[in-house]
Amino acid sequence: MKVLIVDDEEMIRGVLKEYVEFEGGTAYEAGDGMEAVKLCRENDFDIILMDIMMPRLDGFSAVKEIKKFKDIPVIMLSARSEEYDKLFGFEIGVDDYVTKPFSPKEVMARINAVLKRKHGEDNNKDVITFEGLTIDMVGRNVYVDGEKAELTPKEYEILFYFVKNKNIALTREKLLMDVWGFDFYGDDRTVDTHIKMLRSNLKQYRKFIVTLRGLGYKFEV
Amino acid sequence: MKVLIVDDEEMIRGVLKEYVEFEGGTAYEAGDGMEAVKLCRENDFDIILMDIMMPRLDGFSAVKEIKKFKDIPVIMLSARSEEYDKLFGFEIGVDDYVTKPFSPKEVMARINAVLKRKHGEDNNKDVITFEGLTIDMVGRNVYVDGEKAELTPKEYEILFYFVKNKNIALTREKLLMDVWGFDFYGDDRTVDTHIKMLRSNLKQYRKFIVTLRGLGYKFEV
DNA sequence: GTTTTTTATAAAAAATTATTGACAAAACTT
DNA sequence: AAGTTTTGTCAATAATTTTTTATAAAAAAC
Repeated sequence: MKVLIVDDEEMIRGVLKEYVEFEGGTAYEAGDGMEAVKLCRENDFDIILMDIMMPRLDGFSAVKEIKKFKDIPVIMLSARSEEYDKLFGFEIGVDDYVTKPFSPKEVMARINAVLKRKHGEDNNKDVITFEGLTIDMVGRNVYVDGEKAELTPKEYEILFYFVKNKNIALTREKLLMDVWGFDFYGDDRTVDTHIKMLRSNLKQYRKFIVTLRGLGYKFEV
Repeated sequence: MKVLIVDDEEMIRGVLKEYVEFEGGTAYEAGDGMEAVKLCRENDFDIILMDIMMPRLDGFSAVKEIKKFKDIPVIMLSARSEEYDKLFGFEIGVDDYVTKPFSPKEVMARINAVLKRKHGEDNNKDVITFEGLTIDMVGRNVYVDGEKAELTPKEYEILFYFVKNKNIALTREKLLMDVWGFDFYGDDRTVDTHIKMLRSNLKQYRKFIVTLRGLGYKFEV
């Protein structure tokens, strides 16, 4: 279990790190949001403990940035206990929230709870539904409002890839690399054409596929 | 297909019931969690549609209680769409989640998707029938509309493997690996040829074997 | 407000994939 | 050992999918 601890107070980082390691995990540290984002680009953490008030880049902004390219569970740490912060935090995809002062034990319990939840979620991922769009990756079926959608192989693969990387910005290059394979030497516009077909097959749920101008696409739910 | 619909609003129960019966199922109703638990003790339902906010006993508590003595697939219906609720729902063994307002068609698609997968679990049966196709895995007999079908050994093996993995997308490689064995170094087209023979022997029930272009085959019922 | 860049769409061309039948090889039967 | 059945290979064909290309539309930049 790799935990990234982001806080500008070294003492707090130290205490949390000690507890994480006591439970058999590995702790990584960042002193501010900027550092946290950088570390997340380079590493795959299982969970992030993120303070809110920090120099250079605050916790909320850092989480927002990280969520653009990776889907990692986040627990916010904060001195402020206002309800407003809490809600705002949940809105950007935060999984839990702890207000300072906290007991390290409490934080550990929450880490375990969040991870367990995420894990259980992954295992149940046979059938996923977003509004009226049902995607069965094992049976290779996609339903649009109960009606079966007939997709071509590439369309299935793109959609499944989108779902597995939902809410993450994907460049055409990344899509080509991961869906087509490293040995594809075709045009970038190929992606566009397949996106067009997929959108038309998803009918009204084409809205989930958003165009990121100058970048690529994102499956946003 | 026996479906238990649990919701305190009679109108919602009515609409869902109508759709379930339209698709050939039987719908049972409960107005709150208490009733639902009671009905589950007395009957064997195939799936439960459970509202969350209800008088007397809420949906989550009801599911928790029911899961203590019976393992039935559950789809939650809820007016609240907060992510937190969703996760909490999955933690107690909920199979899917629909937020109100929903279209009944959408709910039916999810019921079908969940049941197909769950149905695959009662694979320990030795004799199984799909419409007019009866497969006796112990006696090594296959009947097409009562008529005994003479299959070759490989054809039996493929069919049995299909049945044991029904509604699951299977690649040719997986079929070769599991039916032929890891030490088979032949052509991919070999699978196609045997599928051809099996299909022709299954007569009209060849429809159960669907081709997944670019992937392989699936036995879909 | 015009130009440039980027994306969407449609249709044609190219490439891929599944189906099928014919046949050879292997494995049983008698 | 010859005959029979089963299994695996291959290639032609048919069907479908993917990619390219051309053009239109939209967004961003100037």
